[in-house]
Amino acid sequence: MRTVRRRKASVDHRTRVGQARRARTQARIIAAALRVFTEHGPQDPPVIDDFIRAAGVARGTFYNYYKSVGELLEATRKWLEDDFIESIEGEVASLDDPIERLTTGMRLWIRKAESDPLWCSFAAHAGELGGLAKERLSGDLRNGQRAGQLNYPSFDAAYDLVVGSVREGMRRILSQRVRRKYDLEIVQIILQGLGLGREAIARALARPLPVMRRTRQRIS
Amino acid sequence: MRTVRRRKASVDHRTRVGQARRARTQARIIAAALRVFTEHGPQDPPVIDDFIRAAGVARGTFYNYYKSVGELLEATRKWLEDDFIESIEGEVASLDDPIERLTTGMRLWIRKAESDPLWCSFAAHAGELGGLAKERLSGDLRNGQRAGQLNYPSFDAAYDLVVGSVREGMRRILSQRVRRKYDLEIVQIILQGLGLGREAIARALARPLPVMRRTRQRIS
Amino acid sequence: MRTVRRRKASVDHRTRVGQARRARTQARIIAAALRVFTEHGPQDPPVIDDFIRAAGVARGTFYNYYKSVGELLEATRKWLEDDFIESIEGEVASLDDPIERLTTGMRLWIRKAESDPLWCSFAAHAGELGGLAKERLSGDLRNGQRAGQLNYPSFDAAYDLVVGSVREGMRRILSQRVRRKYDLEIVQIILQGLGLGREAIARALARPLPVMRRTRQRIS
Amino acid sequence: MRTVRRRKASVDHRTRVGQARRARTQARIIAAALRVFTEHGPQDPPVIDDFIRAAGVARGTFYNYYKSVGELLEATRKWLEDDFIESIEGEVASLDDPIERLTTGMRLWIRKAESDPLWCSFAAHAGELGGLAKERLSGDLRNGQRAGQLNYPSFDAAYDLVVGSVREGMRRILSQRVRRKYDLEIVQIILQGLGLGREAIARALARPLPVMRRTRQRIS
DNA sequence: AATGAATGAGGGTTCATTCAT
DNA sequence: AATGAATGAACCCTCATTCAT
Repeated sequence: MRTVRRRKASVDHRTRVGQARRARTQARIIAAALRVFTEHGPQDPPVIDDFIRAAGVARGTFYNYYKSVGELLEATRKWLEDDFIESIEGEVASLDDPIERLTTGMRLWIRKAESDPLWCSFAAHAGELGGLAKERLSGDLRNGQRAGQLNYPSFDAAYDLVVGSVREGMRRILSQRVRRKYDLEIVQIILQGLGLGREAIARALARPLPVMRRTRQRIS
Repeated sequence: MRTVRRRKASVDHRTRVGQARRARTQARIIAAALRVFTEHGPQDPPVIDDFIRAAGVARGTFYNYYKSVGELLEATRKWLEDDFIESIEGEVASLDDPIERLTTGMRLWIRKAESDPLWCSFAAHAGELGGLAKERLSGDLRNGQRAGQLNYPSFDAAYDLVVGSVREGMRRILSQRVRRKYDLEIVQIILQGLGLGREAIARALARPLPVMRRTRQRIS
Repeated sequence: MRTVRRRKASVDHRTRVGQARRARTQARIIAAALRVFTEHGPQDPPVIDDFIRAAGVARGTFYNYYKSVGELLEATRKWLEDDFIESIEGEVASLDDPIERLTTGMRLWIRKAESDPLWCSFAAHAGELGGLAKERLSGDLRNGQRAGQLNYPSFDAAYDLVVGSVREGMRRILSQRVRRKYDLEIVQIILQGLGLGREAIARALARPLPVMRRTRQRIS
Repeated sequence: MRTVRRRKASVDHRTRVGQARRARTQARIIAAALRVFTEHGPQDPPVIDDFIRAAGVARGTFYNYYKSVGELLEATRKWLEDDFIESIEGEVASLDDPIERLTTGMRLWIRKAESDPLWCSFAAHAGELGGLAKERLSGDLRNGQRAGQLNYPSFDAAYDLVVGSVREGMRRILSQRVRRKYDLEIVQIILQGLGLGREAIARALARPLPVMRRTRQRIS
């Protein structure tokens, strides 16, 4: 009886230790990947060797976690997105007015891009908007239209205007320093495009922006 | 004397024949490159072998013209851009009013993207707007503002709104069929964003679009 | 505690096994390189493919050890030189008289060239004399002159006479069988050139040559 | 009759013109080859493209004259050797005494090497001594021995001593500037090696060296 | 779970050679 | 005889992937 119990405990312990180790190794790889991806332009894509050297693990270890660079890229992207969404959720969730939500969301997004070049580079090159963000943006656009605040010719055009302008803004941020009020300017022009009235725009932009807590402390 | 003359003539002839052959080969390579680039996504970049097989030339011949895939890509892009600019120049050059110029240019651009997926794919993935297009767009934006027709918070924001929205439109076109009036919608929302008055927008969009002559017959 | 100890032991074991394997592979490559270099004249230089086929390793494996044929050549040369120097060291180190040292060294060198064509081919084509050999030769020449035994117009001329004549001797050995006493003849004429007296030459040549133990058993 | 004669004359004329042209083209290629070979180390061997660019002829033209770089190298070597031999022939041919001939020949050779680095580089890397030079050297060595002036243990050893020491001297000249009297020193030590008496050596070295006329004007 | 030596397919590049004009 | 575009064999090198320990 005692033997069994001991063995069981020891198995549990081994399992727990193994899982912890696994998590730690994975975190090291992702953290290294963040650095590596930053240091490589699109014309000079990183190779697996770069990751294992940066993470200090063996070749084989890499394959225990990811099958390819693409998979690691995806994991890294997801990690970054989750990280950001998590941190913005709290601020926006409490707001009801779609205009307020839109304004706050876009400004935080641009600010994030300005303050975190690595994040910006990832987000700017993503193929499509992540699921959650797309959902929220769509909802806000439709609600704004329904409430008579917004006025645009078609949903697709409105969506493309918002996503395209913000993405172009991120490209600009990647290639040059932008002036301090750039976030306000780009948001203002987008709101104009969406057909929001002049005074409503002024009111929306006058609202102070909540400060975001710092993120990405877990792994660096 | 006759000998000399004959020799000279023969040399000229050789030169002319050689140049013609050279031009033909280059055209074949570019034409093949257009096809090859279309058939490859960004995750599956074409290799030199693809081009020489498509063009039906030898490995070494490729290197007689281009040093790398990148160089060929650049040449192809330039060829396409030149081709389009050439064909649109005539229509837009005759217009004075910046609003008219903007509207016509953007609609032709979107239409081109709709009718020529290959062209769209190239233009959508280009790093930056080509020199000529950038110049014209900037001029029109500034003139429109100066004439009191447009009203935007900053030049950069306006530029990003136009380029970003159109680019996003091209992405959409690449991934799905768009409804017939999409060009009007996206242009309308952009004009709203630039602060053009409601009636001026209506007038601009009512103007009929000049038909463009077909292009790219030289090499395909 | 036991787990830790076991893991550590296993890590050590892995390391040891890996290093042993590495050493073995490297030895195989060098051994193969010796054969390959012999079979190729300077007009028909070997390519990497020759080495990997001879060594029975994969293309990539070669690059894990050497970046180019030149690097491998250097490594092979060094290996051979070290091997020879090691084996001759014992015999010459015990001698004090510079004339004896010179005579013994040169005769052993020529004998080695006669008995080991591969070695001869490497040594004959080396750009310059290896560091150690150069050092010893220079010392002996200067000491002989200082002691009044040798008499030559300049150190450079003496050095060139020795190195040049021996090298030419190696070329001859490579291209034809030489008669048995060739080592004595070439050494005699060199000593004459260095200005050593007739009787001293006779005495030096009369001394029996120590037998050298066989070498290069490690890798072939 | 007249017609025939005229035609014949014209054929002759064409033939003559053709031959002259051929000779001119060949001279251009060799002249260019000299330059090209100089500019390339042994680790970076020249390719046919280098020659045709330097000579300003077409690819095909090269093949009308030489089948490979090796053949061109041989032709160039021969041209240089002929050039030198031609220029030294006059001086040495008039001498009867083998010691004088040897001394003069070797000194002129070393001087040539010092004053013409390109020539030196070719001669130093030649596989074997050219036919004519070998013949003369052999004759002089044998005659000197027969006349009781020289005293060496074997012909082969003597030959190797001379050729090897001079070759080593050329290597030294290629890699560093040598002092002014180097030609005298190397010749002195060689004569010592060949067993020539002290005073005879002094006499031989005291003789003034004939000045050589400049060469290689035809093609550069 | 971690290691890292070995692998070899896959792609890049050069350059001697041919041949129609 | 001269031209030079086209050719493709022969090399070079990288790097994702496997696997015994």
